Amino acid sequence: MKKNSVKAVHSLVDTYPKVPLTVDCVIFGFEESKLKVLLIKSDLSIYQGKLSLLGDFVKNNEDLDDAAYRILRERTGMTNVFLDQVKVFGKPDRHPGGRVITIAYCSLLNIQHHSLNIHENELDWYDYDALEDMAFDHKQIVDECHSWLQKRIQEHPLGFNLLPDKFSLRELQNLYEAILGVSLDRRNFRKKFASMDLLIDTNEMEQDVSHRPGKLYQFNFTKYEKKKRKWIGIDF
Amino acid sequence: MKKNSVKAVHSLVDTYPKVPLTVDCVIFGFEESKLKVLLIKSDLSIYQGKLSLLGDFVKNNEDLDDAAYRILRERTGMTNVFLDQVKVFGKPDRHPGGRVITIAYCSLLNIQHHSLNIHENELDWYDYDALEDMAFDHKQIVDECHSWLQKRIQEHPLGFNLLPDKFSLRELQNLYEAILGVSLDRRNFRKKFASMDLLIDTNEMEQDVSHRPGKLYQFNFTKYEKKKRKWIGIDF
DNA sequence: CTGCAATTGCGTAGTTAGTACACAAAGTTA
DNA sequence: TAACTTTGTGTACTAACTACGCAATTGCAG
Repeated sequence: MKKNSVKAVHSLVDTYPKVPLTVDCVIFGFEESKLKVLLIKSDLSIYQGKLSLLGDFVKNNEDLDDAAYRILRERTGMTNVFLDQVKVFGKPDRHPGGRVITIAYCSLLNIQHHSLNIHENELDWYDYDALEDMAFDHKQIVDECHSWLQKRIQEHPLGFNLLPDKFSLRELQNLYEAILGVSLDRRNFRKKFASMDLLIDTNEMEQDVSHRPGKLYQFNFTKYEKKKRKWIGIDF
Repeated sequence: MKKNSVKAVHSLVDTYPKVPLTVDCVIFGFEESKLKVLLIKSDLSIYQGKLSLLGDFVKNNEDLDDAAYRILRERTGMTNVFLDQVKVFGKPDRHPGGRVITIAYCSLLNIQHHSLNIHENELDWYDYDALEDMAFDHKQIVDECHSWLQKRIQEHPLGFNLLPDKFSLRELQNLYEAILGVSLDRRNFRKKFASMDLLIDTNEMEQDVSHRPGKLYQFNFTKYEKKKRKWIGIDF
């Protein structure tokens, strides 16, 4: 096979099929003990009334991660957020307008930190458990991101990104139960987090609860970052 | 925002930037106690002498997974193989011929089962540990797939796909040590696999070794599939 | 055919992580 | 002040992982 010059490579690349590329963001939040996803109503008439992920085309010279952060920023104003590439979806018929490849990114954010511009296509938080029949293959994408999240949250204490700054152990447990879809033993759950040693006792108590109030904690992000480096060293 | 008809969606999609899309296959093998990767010499003169992954453009109406299997089949003849999507790489300047997005797929295969057509661009197995300075961003892709493999092999006993049908526990341990880059306690390693109960004792012994020969085992694939279903139930 | 080198095969004790489970104290509400 | 809800805590059992040493088998060199 002959070697190709840069110019020849350019023209070679030009002859290959090209496809439009999008990024879709699956943004999980947590409120009222329920796992939520940030969605809009679809633009497309054939998907009238159906829910759709926040997505957009990737620009010509835009890095993929940058595109995901841009979309998140444009829609929510949020900038300091984890955002992870989860999977590519590329079935030839997944988009009614022709072939479009999409890259799913997943993110967790604290609902309290963000006020949404609700007027844009009914952008809002929707219960994950109640989702059905979304536009495109978006239900499948959300489900794959949910599985990814279930796995992820057992390896890293990512849940804190979904909670308010100060939270009770009850809220933390509710979050884990909502994401994992199981119920957990309260004493063992508390013991486990106590042994991780990543919570700071604020010496404050819950307010406005109609029962014995619990202590409020904060997540020790700096300690977590240190531990994470160790874990990665041991190939986590 | 107005709703769009299907026709309007088509023309909308048509206005968005398009990019060529490739699949690159990172195919790991194992031989002589070393982890190997299947690579070719790059076609491109600017990458003269450098190693490159097996890759190709995705066809117009080809599913992404199908493209990966096609490439693997075309290059190695192999069909019954695990093949997993690992990650998308899309930096705007990663390809000298212009923007090209690539999807990395990872696969493990048994070197003994395949004879290679060595003449095509020096297609061959190369030591993973000795790799450096590959074409494009392929070194980064291989490294990400290697991390993926390290993680994966601790969750599922995938290693068997890299070994001959019959293997000694020593070979199995060498494989794990090569992939994980650590040394393991021989007794604990054996105990662990014994407790998994996935090995079949063939009652044969190693031949041609210059020391006490070990027993040869086979992997119990059907039992593994059953177990896997259970694990998945418990959300593994 | 003997001794050396390499490697197999095996078991126990200690530690750590996870699970199951019950009761008293704090606050709210009627 | 009684009933209700929820917090906060400890122990015993089990499962998984770690560290570690010795006798037996084979090939090979002298």
